[in-house]
Amino acid sequence: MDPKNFLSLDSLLTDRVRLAIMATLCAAEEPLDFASLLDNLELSKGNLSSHMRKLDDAGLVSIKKEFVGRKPKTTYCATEAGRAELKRYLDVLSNLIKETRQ
Amino acid sequence: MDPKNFLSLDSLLTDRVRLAIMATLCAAEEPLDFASLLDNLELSKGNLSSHMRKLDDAGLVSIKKEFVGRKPKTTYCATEAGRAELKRYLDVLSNLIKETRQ
DNA sequence: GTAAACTGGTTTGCATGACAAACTGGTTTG
DNA sequence: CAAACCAGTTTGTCATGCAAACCAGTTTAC
Repeated sequence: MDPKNFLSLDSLLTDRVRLAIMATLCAAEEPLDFASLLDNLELSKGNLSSHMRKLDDAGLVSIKKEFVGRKPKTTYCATEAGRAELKRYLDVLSNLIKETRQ
Repeated sequence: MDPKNFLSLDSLLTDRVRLAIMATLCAAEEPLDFASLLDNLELSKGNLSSHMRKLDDAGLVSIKKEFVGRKPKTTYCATEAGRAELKRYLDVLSNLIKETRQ
């Protein structure tokens, strides 16, 4: 693969924070809540919140909001589209790495 | 590797354009001039120019300026530090991919 | 010989986006 | 009931990517 093809790749996952979030969510196999993501990844709350919003808008994650006891709780889960997009992105990266390394 | 470690990675190469530039330069094994990079990667001149400046400031590429005939010519070459940085970056990515895929 | 188009870039200004600080809305603790 | 805390969201700021405009010169056309 030519680096040019890599450049033409348009994905939300080109941001490293979002890539890490999706990697974490997909690896987990179970939904993760805000607090878990927060301390797995050590982000600020605002930062995490806005990335999750973008991933949600793009359909890469689903968000469930509920109350546990009296407290609000938000849980995130990678959608099928999200898993597919992560795979696609990692495939492209793998190719770039392979070609670059030869 | 934990995605958190990936997040802590601080590199100029987290930008995909610069990653493509370094991949191209390192793959080439010979210095490339501005025009070559320009049409290998299909960037605008301004965009390429500013990325090259950053890579130069960081010591990842060296820049040679000369006149060929009557025309100015700028040639770029990956430095040892640049090659090392590309390797480091790709290693980290490989790890992330491996762990994420298992 | 001079105007127009091209080469080889650099500088600029703008728009997007990441990020943390500040805020909201509610709950638990003292 | 006030202070501290929890779970996020909204906001403002700052950085960065990017292309348009520019600069300095060269070649081509008339």
